[in-house]
Amino acid sequence: MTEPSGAERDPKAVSKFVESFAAQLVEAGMQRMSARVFAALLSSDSGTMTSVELGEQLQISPAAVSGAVRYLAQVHMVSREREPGSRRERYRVHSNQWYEALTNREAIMKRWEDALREGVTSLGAETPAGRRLAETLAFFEFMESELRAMMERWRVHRERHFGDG
Amino acid sequence: MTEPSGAERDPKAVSKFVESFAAQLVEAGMQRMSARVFAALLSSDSGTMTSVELGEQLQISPAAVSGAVRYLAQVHMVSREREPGSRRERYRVHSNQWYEALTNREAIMKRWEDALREGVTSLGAETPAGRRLAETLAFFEFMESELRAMMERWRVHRERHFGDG
DNA sequence: CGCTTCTTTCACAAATTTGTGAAGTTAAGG
DNA sequence: CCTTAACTTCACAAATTTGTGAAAGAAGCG
Repeated sequence: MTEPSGAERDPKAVSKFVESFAAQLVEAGMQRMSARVFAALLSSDSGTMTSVELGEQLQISPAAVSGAVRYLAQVHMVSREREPGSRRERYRVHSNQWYEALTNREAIMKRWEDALREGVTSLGAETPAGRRLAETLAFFEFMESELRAMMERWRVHRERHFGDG
Repeated sequence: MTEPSGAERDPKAVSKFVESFAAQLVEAGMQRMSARVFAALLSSDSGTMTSVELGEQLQISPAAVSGAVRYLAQVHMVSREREPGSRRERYRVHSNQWYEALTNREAIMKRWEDALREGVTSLGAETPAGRRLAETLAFFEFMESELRAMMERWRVHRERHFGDG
Protein backbone atom coordinates (compact mmCIF):
# COMPACT_ATOMS: atom_id res chain seq x y z
CA MET A 1 0.00 0.00 0.00
CA THR A 2 2.55 2.63 -0.97
CA GLU A 3 1.71 5.99 -2.46
CA PRO A 4 0.95 5.83 -6.18
CA SER A 5 3.83 7.25 -8.17
CA GLY A 6 3.13 9.35 -11.22
CA ALA A 7 0.60 8.44 -13.87
CA GLU A 8 -1.24 5.34 -12.65
CA ARG A 9 -4.34 5.50 -10.55
CA ASP A 10 -5.47 2.40 -8.76
CA PRO A 11 -9.19 2.03 -9.53
CA LYS A 12 -9.60 -0.02 -6.37
CA ALA A 13 -8.23 2.76 -4.21
CA VAL A 14 -10.32 5.37 -5.97
CA SER A 15 -13.45 3.31 -5.61
CA LYS A 16 -12.77 2.67 -1.96
CA PHE A 17 -12.52 6.37 -1.26
CA VAL A 18 -15.55 7.19 -3.37
CA GLU A 19 -17.76 4.69 -1.61
CA SER A 20 -16.62 5.49 1.90
CA PHE A 21 -16.86 9.25 1.50
CA ALA A 22 -20.21 8.93 -0.25
CA ALA A 23 -21.45 6.78 2.61
CA GLN A 24 -20.70 9.59 5.04
CA LEU A 25 -22.52 12.09 2.88
CA VAL A 26 -25.50 9.77 2.68
CA GLU A 27 -25.52 9.42 6.44
CA ALA A 28 -25.63 13.20 6.66
CA GLY A 29 -28.73 13.22 4.49
CA MET A 30 -27.60 13.40 0.87
CA GLN A 31 -29.20 11.12 -1.72
CA ARG A 32 -27.09 8.10 -2.50
CA MET A 33 -26.49 8.65 -6.21
CA SER A 34 -25.72 12.33 -5.77
CA ALA A 35 -23.27 11.50 -3.03
CA ARG A 36 -21.49 8.90 -5.17
CA VAL A 37 -21.30 11.16 -8.19
CA PHE A 38 -19.97 14.01 -6.11
CA ALA A 39 -17.34 11.82 -4.46
CA ALA A 40 -16.26 10.48 -7.83
CA LEU A 41 -15.79 13.98 -9.21
CA LEU A 42 -13.98 15.09 -6.10
CA SER A 43 -11.45 12.30 -6.44
CA SER A 44 -10.84 12.67 -10.16
CA ASP A 45 -7.54 14.23 -11.19
CA SER A 46 -9.06 16.74 -13.57
CA GLY A 47 -12.04 17.54 -11.38
CA THR A 48 -14.33 16.78 -14.31
CA MET A 49 -16.01 13.68 -15.66
CA THR A 50 -18.47 12.96 -18.43
CA SER A 51 -21.78 11.25 -17.97
CA VAL A 52 -20.43 8.04 -19.52
CA GLU A 53 -17.36 7.99 -17.30
CA LEU A 54 -19.49 8.43 -14.22
CA GLY A 55 -21.87 5.70 -15.32
CA GLU A 56 -19.00 3.30 -15.92
CA GLN A 57 -17.07 3.98 -12.75
CA LEU A 58 -20.13 3.85 -10.52
CA GLN A 59 -21.99 1.19 -12.47
CA ILE A 60 -25.18 3.18 -12.77
CA SER A 61 -27.53 4.01 -15.62
CA PRO A 62 -27.45 7.27 -17.60
CA ALA A 63 -30.78 8.11 -15.98
CA ALA A 64 -29.25 7.86 -12.53
CA VAL A 65 -26.34 10.08 -13.55
CA SER A 66 -28.75 12.60 -14.97
CA GLY A 67 -30.80 12.73 -11.78
CA ALA A 68 -27.77 12.99 -9.53
CA VAL A 69 -26.21 15.77 -11.56
CA ARG A 70 -29.44 17.72 -11.73
CA TYR A 71 -29.55 17.79 -7.93
CA LEU A 72 -25.86 18.63 -7.53
CA ALA A 73 -26.12 21.48 -10.00
CA GLN A 74 -29.18 22.81 -8.23
CA VAL A 75 -27.31 23.11 -4.94
CA HIS A 76 -24.26 24.48 -6.74
CA MET A 77 -21.91 21.70 -5.80
CA VAL A 78 -21.21 20.82 -9.42
CA SER A 79 -21.39 22.78 -12.62
CA ARG A 80 -22.03 21.55 -16.11
CA GLU A 81 -20.04 22.59 -19.11
CA ARG A 82 -20.37 21.65 -22.73
CA GLU A 83 -17.27 20.34 -24.47
CA PRO A 84 -16.95 22.65 -27.46
CA GLY A 85 -18.08 20.89 -30.61
CA SER A 86 -19.63 17.87 -28.97
CA ARG A 87 -22.90 16.82 -27.43
CA ARG A 88 -20.98 15.46 -24.52
CA GLU A 89 -21.35 17.31 -21.26
CA ARG A 90 -18.68 17.58 -18.59
CA TYR A 91 -19.48 17.88 -14.92
CA ARG A 92 -17.03 19.71 -12.71
CA VAL A 93 -16.48 20.25 -9.01
CA HIS A 94 -15.76 23.84 -8.17
CA SER A 95 -12.75 24.73 -6.12
CA ASN A 96 -15.08 26.97 -4.15
CA GLN A 97 -17.79 24.33 -4.04
CA TRP A 98 -18.13 24.52 -0.27
CA TYR A 99 -18.55 28.25 -0.37
CA GLU A 100 -21.38 27.70 -2.84
CA ALA A 101 -22.92 24.92 -0.80
CA LEU A 102 -22.92 27.02 2.35
CA THR A 103 -24.39 29.98 0.54
CA ASN A 104 -27.14 27.65 -0.55
CA ARG A 105 -27.57 26.61 3.08
CA GLU A 106 -28.35 30.22 3.87
CA ALA A 107 -31.41 30.05 1.65
CA ILE A 108 -32.76 27.25 3.80
CA MET A 109 -32.08 29.22 6.98
CA LYS A 110 -33.94 32.17 5.51
CA ARG A 111 -37.05 30.04 5.19
CA TRP A 112 -36.66 28.83 8.76
CA GLU A 113 -36.43 32.43 9.84
CA ASP A 114 -39.61 33.31 7.98
CA ALA A 115 -41.51 30.54 9.73
CA LEU A 116 -40.13 31.64 13.08
CA ARG A 117 -41.02 35.28 12.54
CA GLU A 118 -44.60 34.29 11.78
CA GLY A 119 -44.64 32.15 14.89
CA VAL A 120 -43.46 35.01 17.09
CA THR A 121 -46.26 37.30 15.97
CA SER A 122 -48.99 34.69 15.95
CA LEU A 123 -48.12 33.26 19.36
CA GLY A 124 -47.38 36.70 20.81
CA ALA A 125 -43.94 38.23 21.31
CA GLU A 126 -44.51 38.50 25.04
CA THR A 127 -45.54 34.92 25.67
CA PRO A 128 -42.90 32.45 26.88
CA ALA A 129 -43.24 30.48 23.66
CA GLY A 130 -42.95 33.66 21.60
CA ARG A 131 -39.79 34.63 23.43
CA ARG A 132 -38.28 31.22 22.77
CA LEU A 133 -39.05 31.50 19.09
CA ALA A 134 -37.61 35.01 19.02
CA GLU A 135 -34.40 33.77 20.58
CA THR A 136 -34.19 30.96 18.06
CA LEU A 137 -34.72 33.48 15.30
CA ALA A 138 -31.96 35.67 16.71
CA PHE A 139 -29.63 32.70 16.70
CA PHE A 140 -30.18 32.09 13.03
CA GLU A 141 -29.71 35.72 12.16
CA PHE A 142 -26.48 35.68 14.16
CA MET A 143 -25.30 32.56 12.39
CA GLU A 144 -26.04 34.05 9.02
CA SER A 145 -23.82 37.06 9.48
CA GLU A 146 -21.13 34.98 11.14
CA LEU A 147 -21.09 32.52 8.28
CA ARG A 148 -20.60 35.30 5.79
CA ALA A 149 -17.59 36.59 7.73
CA MET A 150 -16.23 33.11 8.17
CA MET A 151 -16.29 32.37 4.48
CA GLU A 152 -14.40 35.54 3.78
CA ARG A 153 -11.71 34.46 6.27
CA TRP A 154 -11.56 31.09 4.54
CA ARG A 155 -11.05 32.75 1.18
CA VAL A 156 -7.99 34.52 2.58
CA HIS A 157 -6.71 31.51 4.48
CA ARG A 158 -7.09 29.31 1.43
CA GLU A 159 -5.24 31.66 -0.87
CA ARG A 160 -2.28 31.70 1.51
CA HIS A 161 -2.09 27.92 1.74
CA PHE A 162 -3.21 26.64 -1.62
CA GLY A 163 -2.83 29.47 -4.10
CA ASP A 164 -5.93 30.22 -6.14
CA GLY A 165 -6.62 26.72 -7.63
CA MET B 1 -55.59 38.18 13.93
CA THR B 2 -54.32 40.29 16.78
CA GLU B 3 -51.74 39.22 19.27
CA PRO B 4 -53.06 36.83 21.93
CA SER B 5 -53.35 38.57 25.26
CA GLY B 6 -52.36 36.80 28.42
CA ALA B 7 -53.38 33.25 29.22
CA GLU B 8 -55.15 31.85 26.13
CA ARG B 9 -53.31 30.09 23.39
CA ASP B 10 -55.05 29.61 20.09
CA PRO B 11 -54.56 25.95 19.16
CA LYS B 12 -55.08 26.83 15.52
CA ALA B 13 -52.24 29.33 15.58
CA VAL B 14 -49.95 26.95 17.43
CA SER B 15 -50.70 24.16 15.02
CA LYS B 16 -50.13 26.39 12.04
CA PHE B 17 -46.69 27.32 13.29
CA VAL B 18 -45.83 23.75 14.23
CA GLU B 19 -46.72 22.39 10.84
CA SER B 20 -45.06 25.10 8.82
CA PHE B 21 -41.83 25.10 10.80
CA ALA B 22 -41.76 21.31 10.82
CA ALA B 23 -42.21 21.33 7.06
CA GLN B 24 -39.06 23.41 6.69
CA LEU B 25 -37.11 21.06 8.91
CA VAL B 26 -38.34 18.11 6.88
CA GLU B 27 -37.24 19.82 3.71
CA ALA B 28 -33.80 20.21 5.25
CA GLY B 29 -33.68 16.48 5.85
CA MET B 30 -35.19 15.80 9.27
CA GLN B 31 -37.67 12.96 9.68
CA ARG B 32 -41.26 14.12 9.70
CA MET B 33 -42.31 12.98 13.15
CA SER B 34 -39.14 14.25 14.78
CA ALA B 35 -39.60 17.60 13.11
CA ARG B 36 -43.21 17.89 14.27
CA VAL B 37 -42.40 16.88 17.83
CA PHE B 38 -39.52 19.31 17.97
CA ALA B 39 -41.62 22.17 16.60
CA ALA B 40 -44.38 21.41 19.10
CA LEU B 41 -41.94 21.53 22.01
CA LEU B 42 -40.36 24.69 20.70
CA SER B 43 -43.70 26.45 20.60
CA SER B 44 -44.92 25.29 23.99
CA ASP B 45 -44.91 27.88 26.76
CA SER B 46 -43.13 25.69 29.28
CA GLY B 47 -40.73 24.19 26.80
CA THR B 48 -41.78 20.73 27.95
CA MET B 49 -44.50 18.30 26.98
CA THR B 50 -45.42 14.78 27.95
CA SER B 51 -45.78 11.89 25.56
CA VAL B 52 -49.58 12.04 25.84
CA GLU B 53 -49.72 15.77 25.16
CA LEU B 54 -47.56 15.37 22.09
CA GLY B 55 -49.67 12.49 20.83
CA GLU B 56 -52.86 14.49 21.25
CA GLN B 57 -51.67 17.72 19.74
CA LEU B 58 -50.03 16.07 16.75
CA GLN B 59 -52.57 13.24 16.39
CA ILE B 60 -49.97 10.51 16.36
CA SER B 61 -49.58 7.21 18.17
CA PRO B 62 -47.46 6.68 21.30
CA ALA B 63 -45.13 4.61 19.15
CA ALA B 64 -44.54 7.53 16.83
CA VAL B 65 -43.82 9.84 19.77
CA SER B 66 -41.41 7.31 21.17
CA GLY B 67 -39.51 7.01 17.92
CA ALA B 68 -39.35 10.75 17.34
CA VAL B 69 -38.13 11.46 20.85
CA ARG B 70 -35.51 8.74 20.70
CA TYR B 71 -34.01 10.43 17.65
CA LEU B 72 -34.21 13.96 19.08
CA ALA B 73 -32.55 12.85 22.30
CA GLN B 74 -29.80 11.13 20.34
CA VAL B 75 -28.88 14.33 18.55
CA HIS B 76 -29.24 16.32 21.77
CA MET B 77 -32.05 18.53 20.58
CA VAL B 78 -34.36 17.39 23.34
CA SER B 79 -33.76 15.93 26.77
CA ARG B 80 -35.94 13.61 28.75
CA GLU B 81 -36.71 14.06 32.39
CA ARG B 82 -38.77 11.99 34.76
CA GLU B 83 -41.48 13.74 36.71
CA PRO B 84 -40.65 12.89 40.33
CA GLY B 85 -43.03 10.23 41.63
CA SER B 86 -44.65 9.32 38.36
CA ARG B 87 -43.99 7.10 35.41
CA ARG B 88 -44.70 10.00 33.14
CA GLU B 89 -41.74 11.39 31.23
CA ARG B 90 -41.34 15.00 30.17
CA TYR B 91 -39.49 16.04 27.05
CA ARG B 92 -37.80 19.39 27.04
CA VAL B 93 -36.14 21.65 24.51
CA HIS B 94 -32.89 23.07 25.78
CA SER B 95 -32.28 26.79 25.67
CA ASN B 96 -28.88 25.92 24.24
CA GLN B 97 -30.34 23.30 21.92
CA TRP B 98 -28.66 24.79 18.86
CA TYR B 99 -25.31 24.75 20.52
CA GLU B 100 -25.85 21.07 21.18
CA ALA B 101 -27.08 20.39 17.68
CA LEU B 102 -24.06 22.08 16.14
CA THR B 103 -21.70 20.26 18.43
CA ASN B 104 -23.30 17.11 17.16
CA ARG B 105 -22.73 18.35 13.63
CA GLU B 106 -19.04 18.42 14.41
CA ALA B 107 -19.07 14.69 14.99
CA ILE B 108 -20.32 14.21 11.45
CA MET B 109 -17.62 16.50 10.07
CA LYS B 110 -14.99 14.50 11.94
CA ARG B 111 -16.05 11.39 10.07
CA TRP B 112 -15.91 13.25 6.78
CA GLU B 113 -12.41 14.34 7.67
CA ASP B 114 -11.37 10.77 8.41
CA ALA B 115 -12.58 9.60 5.01
CA LEU B 116 -10.78 12.51 3.33
CA ARG B 117 -7.50 11.85 5.14
CA GLU B 118 -7.58 8.24 3.98
CA GLY B 119 -8.30 9.43 0.47
CA VAL B 120 -5.33 11.79 0.47
CA THR B 121 -2.88 9.03 1.40
CA SER B 122 -4.35 6.35 -0.81
CA LEU B 123 -4.60 8.56 -3.89
CA GLY B 124 -1.28 10.25 -3.18
CA ALA B 125 -0.79 13.65 -1.58
CA GLU B 126 1.00 14.94 -4.68
CA THR B 127 -1.58 13.94 -7.24
CA PRO B 128 -4.09 16.55 -8.40
CA ALA B 129 -6.93 14.54 -6.85
CA GLY B 130 -4.99 14.18 -3.59
CA ARG B 131 -4.40 17.91 -3.45
CA ARG B 132 -8.10 18.57 -3.97
CA LEU B 133 -9.00 16.21 -1.15
CA ALA B 134 -6.39 17.84 1.06
CA GLU B 135 -7.85 21.25 0.41
CA THR B 136 -11.32 19.97 1.20
CA LEU B 137 -9.98 18.48 4.40
CA ALA B 138 -8.37 21.81 5.30
CA PHE B 139 -11.70 23.53 4.78
CA PHE B 140 -13.44 21.27 7.24
CA GLU B 141 -10.70 21.68 9.81
CA PHE B 142 -10.97 25.43 9.37
CA MET B 143 -14.74 25.31 9.77
CA GLU B 144 -14.45 23.25 12.88
CA SER B 145 -12.32 25.73 14.74
CA GLU B 146 -14.34 28.67 13.44
CA LEU B 147 -17.58 27.07 14.58
CA ARG B 148 -16.21 26.65 18.07
CA ALA B 149 -15.27 30.32 18.22
CA MET B 150 -18.59 31.34 16.75
CA MET B 151 -20.57 29.48 19.35
CA GLU B 152 -18.60 31.17 22.09
CA ARG B 153 -19.47 34.55 20.58
CA TRP B 154 -23.12 33.52 20.45
CA ARG B 155 -23.05 32.57 24.11
CA VAL B 156 -21.92 36.10 24.95
CA HIS B 157 -24.25 37.80 22.50
CA ARG B 158 -27.18 35.78 23.79
CA GLU B 159 -26.54 36.56 27.41
CA ARG B 160 -26.53 40.28 26.63
CA HIS B 161 -29.80 40.15 24.75
CA PHE B 162 -31.84 37.46 26.45
CA GLY B 163 -30.38 36.95 29.91
CA ASP B 164 -29.52 33.35 30.78
CA GLY B 165 -32.92 31.71 30.16
C1' DC C 1 -32.57 18.15 -43.52
C1' DG C 2 -31.58 13.63 -41.55
C1' DC C 3 -28.34 10.72 -39.13
C1' DT C 4 -26.06 9.95 -34.96
C1' DT C 5 -24.76 10.60 -30.32
C1' DC C 6 -25.83 12.24 -25.78
C1' DT C 7 -28.99 13.50 -22.34
C1' DT C 8 -33.45 13.77 -20.22
C1' DT C 9 -38.05 12.22 -19.17
C1' DC C 10 -41.35 8.70 -17.99
C1' DA C 11 -43.63 4.62 -16.15
C1' DC C 12 -42.84 1.05 -13.38
C1' DA C 13 -40.83 -2.62 -10.26
C1' DA C 14 -38.01 -3.08 -6.26
C1' DA C 15 -36.43 -1.50 -2.06
C1' DT C 16 -36.80 1.37 1.73
C1' DT C 17 -39.05 4.13 5.08
C1' DT C 18 -42.91 5.41 7.90
C1' DG C 19 -46.50 5.04 11.29
C1' DT C 20 -49.66 1.94 13.46
C1' DG C 21 -51.87 -1.51 16.60
C1' DA C 22 -50.75 -4.82 19.71
C1' DA C 23 -47.86 -7.21 22.66
C1' DG C 24 -44.04 -6.64 25.86
C1' DT C 25 -41.42 -4.24 29.47
C1' DT C 26 -40.62 -1.27 33.33
C1' DA C 27 -41.62 0.93 37.52
C1' DA C 28 -44.86 3.37 40.87
C1' DG C 29 -48.31 2.65 44.36
C1' DG C 30 -50.97 0.13 46.81
C1' DC D 1 -46.19 -8.96 45.19
C1' DC D 2 -49.81 -7.45 42.18
C1' DT D 3 -51.97 -3.91 39.62
C1' DT D 4 -51.74 -0.50 36.55
C1' DA D 5 -49.98 3.47 34.04
C1' DA D 6 -46.53 4.71 30.92
C1' DC D 7 -43.15 3.90 27.55
C1' DT D 8 -40.86 0.77 24.07
C1' DT D 9 -40.45 -2.84 20.78
C1' DC D 10 -42.15 -5.55 17.02
C1' DA D 11 -44.43 -7.10 12.80
C1' DC D 12 -46.77 -5.43 9.23
C1' DA D 13 -49.44 -2.55 5.77
C1' DA D 14 -49.19 1.72 3.40
C1' DA D 15 -46.71 5.25 1.36
C1' DT D 16 -42.65 6.98 -0.50
C1' DT D 17 -38.30 6.85 -2.72
C1' DT D 18 -34.97 4.90 -5.78
C1' DG D 19 -32.95 3.29 -9.98
C1' DT D 20 -33.89 1.22 -14.36
C1' DG D 21 -35.07 0.34 -19.30
C1' DA D 22 -37.24 2.37 -22.94
C1' DA D 23 -38.80 6.17 -25.44
C1' DA D 24 -38.44 10.92 -26.43
C1' DG D 25 -35.79 15.13 -26.94
C1' DA D 26 -31.67 18.09 -28.20
C1' DA D 27 -27.65 19.18 -30.90
C1' DG D 28 -23.56 18.52 -33.67
C1' DC D 29 -22.14 17.17 -38.30
C1' DG D 30 -22.42 15.87 -42.84
